[in-house]
Amino acid sequence: MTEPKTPADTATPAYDFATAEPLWQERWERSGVFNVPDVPPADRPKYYVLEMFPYPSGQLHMGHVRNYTLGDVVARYKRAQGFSVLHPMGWDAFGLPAENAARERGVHPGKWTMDNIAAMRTTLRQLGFSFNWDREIATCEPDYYGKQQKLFLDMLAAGLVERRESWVNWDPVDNTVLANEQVVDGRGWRSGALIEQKQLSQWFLKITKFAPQLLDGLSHLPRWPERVRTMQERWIGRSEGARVRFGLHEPPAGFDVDLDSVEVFTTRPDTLFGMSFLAIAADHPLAAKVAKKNAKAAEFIAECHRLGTSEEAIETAEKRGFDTGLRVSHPFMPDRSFPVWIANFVLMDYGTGAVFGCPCGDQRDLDFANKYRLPFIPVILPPDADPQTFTVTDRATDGQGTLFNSAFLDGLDIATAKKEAIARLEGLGVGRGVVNWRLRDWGISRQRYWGCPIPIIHCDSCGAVPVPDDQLPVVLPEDVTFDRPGNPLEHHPTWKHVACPKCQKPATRETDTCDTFVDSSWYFARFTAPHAPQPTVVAAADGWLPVDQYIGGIEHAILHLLYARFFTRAMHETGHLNVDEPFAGLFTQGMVNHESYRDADGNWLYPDEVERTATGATRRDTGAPVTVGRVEKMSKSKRNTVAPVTIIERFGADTARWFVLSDSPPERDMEWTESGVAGAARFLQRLFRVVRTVAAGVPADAPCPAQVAKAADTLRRATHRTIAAVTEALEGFSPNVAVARLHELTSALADAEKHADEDGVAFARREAATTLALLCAPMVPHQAEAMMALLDPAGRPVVERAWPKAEADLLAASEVTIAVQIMGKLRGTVAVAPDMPKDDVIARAEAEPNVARLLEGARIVKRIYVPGRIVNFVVAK
RNA sequence: GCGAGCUUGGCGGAAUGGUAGACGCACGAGACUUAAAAUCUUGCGCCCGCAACAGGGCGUGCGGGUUCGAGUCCCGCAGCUCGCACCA
Repeated sequence: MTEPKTPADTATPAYDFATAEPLWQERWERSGVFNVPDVPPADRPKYYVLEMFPYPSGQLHMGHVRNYTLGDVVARYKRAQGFSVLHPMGWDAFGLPAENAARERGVHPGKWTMDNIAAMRTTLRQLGFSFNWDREIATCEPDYYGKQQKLFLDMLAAGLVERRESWVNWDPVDNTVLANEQVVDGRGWRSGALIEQKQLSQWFLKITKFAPQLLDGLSHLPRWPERVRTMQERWIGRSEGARVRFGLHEPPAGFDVDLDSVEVFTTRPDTLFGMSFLAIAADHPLAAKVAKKNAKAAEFIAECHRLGTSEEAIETAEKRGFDTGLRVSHPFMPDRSFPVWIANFVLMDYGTGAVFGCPCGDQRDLDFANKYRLPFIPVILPPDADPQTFTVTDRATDGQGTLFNSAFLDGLDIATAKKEAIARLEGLGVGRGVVNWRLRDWGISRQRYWGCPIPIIHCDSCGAVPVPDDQLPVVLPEDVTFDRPGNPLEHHPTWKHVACPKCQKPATRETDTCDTFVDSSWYFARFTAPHAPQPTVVAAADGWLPVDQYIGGIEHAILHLLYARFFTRAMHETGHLNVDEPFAGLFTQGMVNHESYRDADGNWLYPDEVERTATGATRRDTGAPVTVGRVEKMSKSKRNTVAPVTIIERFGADTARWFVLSDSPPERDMEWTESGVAGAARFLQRLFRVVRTVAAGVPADAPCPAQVAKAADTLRRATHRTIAAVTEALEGFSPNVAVARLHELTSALADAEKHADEDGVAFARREAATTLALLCAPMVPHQAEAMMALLDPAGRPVVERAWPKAEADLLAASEVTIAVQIMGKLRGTVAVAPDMPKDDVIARAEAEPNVARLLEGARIVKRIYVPGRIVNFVVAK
């Protein structure tokens, strides 16, 4: 077997990470230095750092390493700054993969999950993260999900939960409900069966009740990325318009329609006079009534349903419709009537599920009208268009214009016409101005075993009865089987059969469990008092929340973050805490990418199997050529993954941490490269050697004389400028810049060795070495401790030391280089003392040989001096 | 279609309107070594120029503008990436 040659195993390393890392991890753990009380201490400011907790898939991946390293840098830095830091970790432990494992391999979801957690916890501990491990929670534990059941019941009592019928994707082979992403091209991802839309009774959390607050709250989250706020804003989707009722004419013979009107939502009530038709969704109640008597309508609706689930179909589907034969009258023109169509482009989920078609102002309506040859007239006249000749053929009018062909709206601009139309509608009692929201209530019912049971008992006499508090938690049964399709809870012989809490008659438990997004909607609050008998302890939750810095992937920009924001408000309303926004600061980190490799037969190869050469790559075992593919997200299918455990074994945790922080800014994607890791390991060894040289060769009590040699002064200034620069970089979430500055100070310290015997250099070297240990500690905490232990064997560990402070009078360089420009072009530089008066600097600049040469014979009309930076001469020709 | 972001050497990237390319990777040269690894020194945007030392021109996707001075600010364009998308 050919092991790759690495610096760590081919040379005797100065620093033995394999021994040092476990040692320091154990010391930190034993001293409990990262533990904080449930209620934050009053003597220090609090800081809550949280990284999105992982799904326990079994193996920690590099994305996790990057995420948790970033969080750990913040946590350790803030601790050193004197904050009381809450930095917990847990497991998002419910979910489908565990059930899939059960079906495929016969292992119980609980055992599979707990084994995975154990494996991943080991890796997390090896990485040396400063977690308060006493607070670890797993959402699949009854202690957690039981509290979640309590929250559910409190929300039910507060009117924030509702049970109602809803459409779901139904897999008729697996007998189960599928999430949208499990439906591929209209078929179940597992069974391949054609998916049906089916109505089921489902539990809903009424997130729409908070739609205005969830929208307004976004403007008070300045420390969130702009794009996440924008995405949420659009998801919530506030729009102003009107609801308009269209009276339904007497249906032709044979119809069974007991409705007298159809309500429509529109943002363009101003264009009512341009109406051409009325269109309803395939799921609209009126459509169902029509279908009862009309087989062709029923066929059309069924077709719409089949297309409904495939995204591709939606994208490419042309506008299609079915004329019901019904007609409605126009609110402003009672003598005119318009046809009612069922149209595939009208969504039941949005507005009222019905629209009025105005072809001149809406492209979809225009396409539809043209296809079915429905007549219409234009009502919006673009600026500069002639009302006599203006027509709309295949391009709808968007943007500005004035109303025409519109009776009392003629001549008005669009905004005024909207107001006027709404006023008239309200006057006639056939419509009103409304605010419509895109946001839908959150259906949380899942027909699954491995989730939090919804704590409800269904009784024939009493209906849906909440499980009483003293019977919580409703615990999942252990003895379940996955040998047939459907929900194991449903099949369990005894679990669901209970007495009704109200009337004691035989009743059945709700067998649906919660969407796993519920579990992650409040874990940040549970972390503040993870062992409390209630879901939260208000003093703890209020004391620690909001999370000061939340860190995770952009993929959760909408759902998770919106649900958590909703849950926080709902918990506020039910008395579990007193804050509204869970996350004051949000940081979304980029992905970890890697080159991908394929052999001649097109098989993907792991990076370990590949040897990079100057020209390309070859197989490590056979030497056969390898095609180097794109740099893309690490994924098992492309085999372009690097396992954190392997890196920890070969290079140590600190090298892995250092590398994911170097080079790329954290919000961007980074490329994992073998040479980059080696470079990181190389630097850390060098850093250690440089510091060790100081620890071994420079007396610890070296004095700082009043007069020091230039080398000492230079090094001291470098040290203090580095303190300022690293502090600024970490405050600004730029660990890559902090890394660069630490490289520089390390080089400066190594250079100073040449001047070891000069006045004050010993002191300056000690100071620089100690500072390096402190500044690198958030990034490479183990090595920082090891270096500090050499420098100050009797002193306290780094985790108990404060962040260094830069001395103001050492921040400026002792000598500054001034760029000298003529007309903005660089022509030379001069070195001056930073406090040299302006006129002297300019005189020096003018005397610089090359500058003087070029200024000869020219008339200087202006001399600009930016202190410490540049001199610029403006000359006349 | 709508929205957001990005575009700087061979590569990742740095840069309060003030010396563009810090720092790293890769690569080249040298020292040490029997040799290699490791380590150390050193070079490295492109072009012209010079024996050498100097110098000079062009350069941050493209085109304009503001300014003594623009990677940075403004206007327009292109390309790439991501998100949303029949939302009435």
